[in-house]
Amino acid sequence: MFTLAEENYLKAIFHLEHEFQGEVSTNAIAESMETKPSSVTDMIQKLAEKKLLTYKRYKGVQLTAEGKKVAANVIRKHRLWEVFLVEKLSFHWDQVHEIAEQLEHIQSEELIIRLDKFLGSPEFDPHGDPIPDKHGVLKRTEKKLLSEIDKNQKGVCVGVKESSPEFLQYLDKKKISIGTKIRVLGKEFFDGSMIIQVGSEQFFISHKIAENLYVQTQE
Amino acid sequence: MFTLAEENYLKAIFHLEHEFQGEVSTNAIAESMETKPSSVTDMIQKLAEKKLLTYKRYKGVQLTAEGKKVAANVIRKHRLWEVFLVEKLSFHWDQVHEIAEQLEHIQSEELIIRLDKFLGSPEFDPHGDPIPDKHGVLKRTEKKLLSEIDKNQKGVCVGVKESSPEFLQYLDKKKISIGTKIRVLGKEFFDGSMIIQVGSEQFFISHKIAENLYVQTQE
DNA sequence: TTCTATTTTTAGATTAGACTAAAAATTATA
DNA sequence: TATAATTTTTAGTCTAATCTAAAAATAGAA
Ligand SMILES: [Mn+2]
Ligand SMILES: [Mn+2]
Ligand SMILES: [Mn+2]
Ligand SMILES: [Mn+2]
Repeated sequence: MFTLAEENYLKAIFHLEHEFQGEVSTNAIAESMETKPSSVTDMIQKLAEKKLLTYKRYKGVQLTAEGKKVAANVIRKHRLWEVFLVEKLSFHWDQVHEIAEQLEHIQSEELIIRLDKFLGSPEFDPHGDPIPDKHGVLKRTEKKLLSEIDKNQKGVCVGVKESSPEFLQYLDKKKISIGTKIRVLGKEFFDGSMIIQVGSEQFFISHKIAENLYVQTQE
Repeated sequence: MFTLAEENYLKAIFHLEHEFQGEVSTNAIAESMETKPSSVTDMIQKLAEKKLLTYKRYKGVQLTAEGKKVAANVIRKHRLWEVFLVEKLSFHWDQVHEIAEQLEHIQSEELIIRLDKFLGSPEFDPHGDPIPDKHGVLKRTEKKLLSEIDKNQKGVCVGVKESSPEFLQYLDKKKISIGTKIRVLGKEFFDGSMIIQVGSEQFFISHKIAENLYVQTQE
């Protein structure tokens, strides 16, 4: 139906629309896809012709309902495959993203219906990200960045914002994974760094770590 | 490592080398890939430069050891994925080829190691075709086409030569699958048609059917 | 062996997707 | 508001993979 490149653009724009609200700029797309702005202009003009997004020169783009549906479906496939890789093939959560980047483009409705059933219709992927349903609807959950919660509050880790191998391996070393309880013992206003408690351990984390961990506070 | 097109050419040539012995002609490749001879010439010149096959103008091609290894690995992936689709996702054997055509190009050594283990290191795919091992070695089994065996002989169905949905659905209708015992009750020399016994049923099959069914005769 | 039919290759064009360099539009600053 | 900086688009080039049409080589028949 759509080419690999088209699917990747739609997916990137979908993520950017959620990250910032409203229109997405050419440069933002180029940066997130590690490509040149001129290449982006080319592609968004093509996607606009196919009515997958709306585009006015110099004004950025916005996905149409159809564009959102296609993007959400690619993301659904990506995350279901990540669950498969971790749950069935025993991959570690830091190893699955690259492979899912390829698997998300396999074209077969029936395959995804069956894969979803085989996995027990999971709602979240191994990084805590919600899996869109077959209509492309993303369940929004209540979650905050660890960096947003205050001293003496606690939360349960429910996801990661960044999911690079480097970051995930850091979390492993610190024994933090989805479901881990975290208490903020101290917070430095100057640089946003924190002292946190994880299990019986207490240690320092930088702002960069805290702003990439999602937690749910239970109050 | 290699592009999708390169992998498909290598796979097609590998199959053709087994079907006919020796060099493979440009036209044979073009026909099997449903493309034009001029496109084939282009690609085989590229593959020759990469030392995946040897090529002399007008003389056809032959895979190098490296070319064979790459091709066998693609076939290994194709067949392992077919086993996955049938054994784990309950697809029917006539539905898996198209999807495996896509999955065979996913690049990840580790994925195939784990998939193989997950499936219990199967030796044959759902159509009875042998799965090359990790070094690209294809186990050759003793098998004949049903059309080659004589009246009153019997055999066990161990594979299909053609695996189009149409043919596989025909076999289903006749209750023939891998492992089914077949006895040849009569054979017409004029057109190669046969009367065969399958279970308690006796029926007529054309030569076209008989020359696409592999059997093992146990004597 | 000479001519003809077939096979294969070359030449040139096309499309998708990327790039660089330069032009145009927008935004920020003085 | 005029000028400078930044963002975005256009113009033109490149590569992979395909095609058509025509030329060249080989194989088959007379
Ligand atoms: Mn991922
Ligand atoms: Mn994920
Ligand atoms: Mn197949
Ligand atoms: Mn098969």
